[in-house]
Order: sequence, then C-alpha cells, then structure tokens
Amino acid sequence: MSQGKKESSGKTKGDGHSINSLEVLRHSAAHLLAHAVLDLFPGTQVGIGPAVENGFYYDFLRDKPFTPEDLQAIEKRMRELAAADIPIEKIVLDKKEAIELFQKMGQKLKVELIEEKGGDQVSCYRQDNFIDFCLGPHLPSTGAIKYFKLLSVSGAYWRGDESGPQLQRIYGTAFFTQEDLDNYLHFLEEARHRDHRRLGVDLDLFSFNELVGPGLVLWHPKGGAIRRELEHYWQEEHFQDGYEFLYTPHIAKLDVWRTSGHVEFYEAMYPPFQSEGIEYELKPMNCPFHIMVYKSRLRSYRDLPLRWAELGTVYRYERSGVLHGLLRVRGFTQDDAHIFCRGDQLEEEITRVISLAMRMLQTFGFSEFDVFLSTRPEKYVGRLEDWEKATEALKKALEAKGLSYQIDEGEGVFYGPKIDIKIKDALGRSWQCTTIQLDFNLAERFDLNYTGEDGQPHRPFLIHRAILGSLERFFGILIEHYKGNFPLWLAPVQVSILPIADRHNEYAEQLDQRFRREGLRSVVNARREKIGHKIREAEMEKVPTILIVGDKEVANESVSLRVHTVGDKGEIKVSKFLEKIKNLIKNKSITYDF
RNA sequence: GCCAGCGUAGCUCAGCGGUAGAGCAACUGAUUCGUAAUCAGUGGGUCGGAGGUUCGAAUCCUCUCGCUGGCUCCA
Repeated sequence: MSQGKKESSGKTKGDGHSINSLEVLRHSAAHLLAHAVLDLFPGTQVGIGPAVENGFYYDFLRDKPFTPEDLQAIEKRMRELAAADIPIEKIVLDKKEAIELFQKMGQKLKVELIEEKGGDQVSCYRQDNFIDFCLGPHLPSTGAIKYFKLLSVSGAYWRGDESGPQLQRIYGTAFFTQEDLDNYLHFLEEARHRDHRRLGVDLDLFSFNELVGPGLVLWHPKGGAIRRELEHYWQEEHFQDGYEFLYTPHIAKLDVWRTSGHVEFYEAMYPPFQSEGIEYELKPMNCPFHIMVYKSRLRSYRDLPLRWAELGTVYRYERSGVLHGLLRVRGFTQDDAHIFCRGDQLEEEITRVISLAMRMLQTFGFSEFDVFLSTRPEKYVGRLEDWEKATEALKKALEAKGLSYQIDEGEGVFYGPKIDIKIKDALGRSWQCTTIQLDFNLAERFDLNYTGEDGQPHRPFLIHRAILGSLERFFGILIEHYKGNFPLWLAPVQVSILPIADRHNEYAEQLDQRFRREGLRSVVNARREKIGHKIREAEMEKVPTILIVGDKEVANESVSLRVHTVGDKGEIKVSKFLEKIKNLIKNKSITYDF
C-alpha cells in the first residue's frame, strides 16, 4: 500500500527542481536532520536522505539506537539550526578531493556513494560545518525550513540489501505553512481513527489469537455478516457475467506444486507434510486445481471461453515482520477466477474483466482508480508472439474502456503481462485490489490444449484474475474507507429497535420478527435503560437506523427513526420505513437517504 | 527474517523492588424513563510465557511468544 496523501501545498506540481517545491524543502529538511544528528551525536555516519511522498527521511549508521527522547532532542536542535538561518551553499569538488574530504570526516558510506555515483566533478552542499554529497537543489538557507516534525525511527538496510549493515532511519515531514503541516498531522490522526485493527475490536468484527497463530483471521459474527454480503454480491455479479463456480481442496500432493513450478520458484510455500508416505502441501494458489478441472476432459474451441471462479482460501508463509492486520495475512480468501480462452477472444475477455472490476469497485463507492500495465521483463517464459499479442489485447481493452493507464515497462511477472488496478479510499490512500494476469507458464507446464476447428491441438490463453484481491484485505480496506460506518447493505446490524419502557417490548419484538422475515438484520435492545443510553449504545455500534418505539408508535403502527450520524428523522409508518430501507439495501446505496 | 519499541482486567491505561489499581464494559438490584452515558452494589488479573537475580519481582536480567513502526519480501 502507499500512503497517497495528496500534497496540499500547491507550490509543487511535481516540479522537483523548482526552488519552491515541497520536494526541495523536504530534501533540505533531511539535510537539516542529518546536520542536527551530527551535532548531537558525533561519529555517526550518514547514509542517504531523500524527500519522499509525505516527507523525508535520513539513514544513519550508529552503534546505539535512537530513542524517542533522542528524536525530541534532534528536532529541537533542528529548530535551533533553522532559526540560525544558515546559508546553504553548493560547492563543486574534484572527485578525488571529495573522497578525501568525506574520508577525513569518517563518512565511509558517503565515500562509497561518491566512488560509485560521482563524476569527475562532485556536487556537494554545505551548511555551516555540515557537508553532504548531493545533487540538490536546496533552499538558499535553513531559515526557510519552518514547519516540520520528526515522526518515527526504524531500521533500514544499507542500499536495501538484507545482508548488508542495518541503518537507523529517521522519518519526518515538512511543509511551507503551519496549516499544511497541521492538515497532514490531522490526516495521520484521522488514519489512526480509521485503523481497521482498532475498529475491528471496537465493532467486534474479527480478531487474531496467539494460540491460533499470527496472520490467521477469526471472523466474528458481525464480520461474518459483512463477509456473507460480500460473497453473495460477488457470486451474483460473477453469475451474471457468465462465470461458473468451482470448489477445490485446501491441500494437494506436493507433486502438483512441482509440476506448476511453485516448489522451485515460490518462496511463500509452507513446508510440506506427510501422510501415508505421501507429501502434501497447503495451497498458496488456486490455479493448479482449476487447471486440473480443465484437463479433466478434452476441450473444444467451441467450449471456450471458460470462466471459472472460486472464493479460494490460500495459505502463504509471509515473514513474521510483514504481517499487518487484515491487510497482510497468512491465510486468505482470493476472489479468484481463471479464464481459458482462444487468442481471438482475449481482448473481449479482458474487457469484460475490467468492466466487472469497475462495476464492483464502484458499488463500494470507489471512484478513483490508478491503472498500471506491466509488460515483459527481461527474464520471461512463453513465446514472444504470445506476449505481444496478449500485451496488445490488454492495451486495447483498457483503451476500449476509456481508462488512462501507466505502463510499467518490463515490470511484468515472468509468466505474462498484467493489468493492476489501484483504488483510492476516502482518505486518498491507494490500495491495490484488481489484478489481471496472463499466464504462459502454467499453460505450458500443464500442457493445456483445446481442439481447434482444424482438429489440431492448440494452446489456450490462461487469464488469472482477482477483482477484490482477497476478502480479508478488501474487508480491511472497506473498514477504513467507511470508518466503520458501513452502508446499509453491508452493516452487520441494520436496524436497532429501542423500546422506551417494558410495555413496548412486545411491539418491538413483533417489529423485529417482521424485519427478519423481510431479510433485515435487526436487533431489539430491551435493556432497562433510559432511551438516551440505548441510543448511545446503538450510535457507538454505528448501527445505520435506530428505531425508537413508545406509546405513540405502538398506537400509530409507526417508529421514530434516528439515522446514524444524521440524527432524529421523526415518526414514520412501519410500512413506509420498510419500503425505504429495503430499497436502500437493494440499491446498495452508500448513504442512507431517508 | 532484520532493527527498534511495546505486552498489567473485555477495552483504555496507572503502578516500575515491599500484600495488584482506576475509568469504561460485564454482572446483580433499584429506577419504566422520548433522541449520545440513572443510581447503588458485585465479580473479574498465574501483570504474554519460561528461567534467573533477590529475604521479596508486574517492577531488574536472559530466553521465548505476540503486537507495533519501518526495512526486506509479496515469482
């Protein structure tokens, strides 16, 4: 995931070389950070310190770890250095000179960088006693760095190499105005409020358990209600789009993963286990099973395309440090499908998948998409002409849908080109969900064929695709996107009925039963509490519609409707309420518009 | 997996070498009430786990498990 908060400064338009750009400000802030660290902790070596999407960081090599108190002290020192308004000047040195200079300062990492990257002339920036090897540009002086904050410290490998030394990375952010900084800090705060791990506990949606194991999701009844709706919706959309449904096992003989090549190439496989002397393996993917169904009989060109979908639960050994709530787990359910088709059907099939993806994602209220087309990498399998044909089909399909997309040249996986679609959530953050991938590898390894018009065997194209990605992950994204305020059709409890006094309980129960018969998820809160208390409880549970029933409502066959986050909507006839709520649910309306 | 930080009641947290605490939640009783917290009482913890130091450990040390922020990884 990328934290795609939009820069709000307006002073940058991606122009990294304008002196007024946020990028320059942040890069200079990174230098200021390194300057402060060297002031306070002499002997520290500096790595690299670039501006990044939402701020900047600088990497340091030092024996002792930085503590939160150190961070505070560093920030204080930065403010002092900024207040001193030290001029930042560019100096150009001979490469040899530069190496000697940094060698003398004990900055071995910098020497390494200069040796590798520096030309005959090496550009450096100096502010007081701090000198850095850097292309620039920078602000004219440190005084312009006013609105910044250090955010966190973490480990980072030198040059991203796991076997190399580990550095300490200090993250911070900087803006041109206090308002922009405040907005960003507010955004971080808002993201914390929306954190699906927090809301998962508060709303009783799901949990993890130490005994059960890390990365293994337990869906609670309320999360289960949401999943059930997701699955129904998913199945209905796929049925309407001509898919058929498969169910396949969670384990298979290791041999199938040998044939598929996973044993050799896929790192996230769990270790196999033995039974009756045969090795079995938990499935990390569904593809081989679908392929085996394909191969269960001869296929004719008339049979194609075949669109086979499965909500298939797979298990992948993700390294312990990468697990993250529902967004990165070890057992998850892909909304998977495999399409077997002829070359002449390719473009049409891909277009259909894109349409389906757009339709489904829009249903959840996602309206902004970033689309990426990844093309053939250097190392690849399959025939060049198939790659070209498939890549062309992907492009044409995107163009047919009028989607603007970015080409990631050479970034495709080795087995085929692909389209990835990222959605933007309510906070503007990007999440990858949909992926559409051609697979020349498995088609070959499993020797897939169909009989053509000519009576000869032909290799079908195999498309592997997921729309939501995985149910767990998509659930997590939805929780954050809606901030737990699910649209009516997804809300675990849709209606909370609150009798004012005991004598209204019977009426409340009658309503509840009637609602259930209509397929609504409703509950009665007959606790002997004041109505204000029960309203508070329902509001905190984020129940979309709250129905208060007392003497008046019993007499009128009505309810008093209160809509979550909106407030009191007044008295409404039960039949009218039912009609409206059923309509909102049927339309999968994002808002509750009573 | 790596670096760092954190694990005390269901939740949020205090206590940091001398008999385990608060608020909320839960439970019991009273209250029968009209749009975001009625009052009173009660129960609840091998202080993540294991070992060690100490007369004495939630508190100090070691190991381990889990979580968090990153890195790396996600053919």
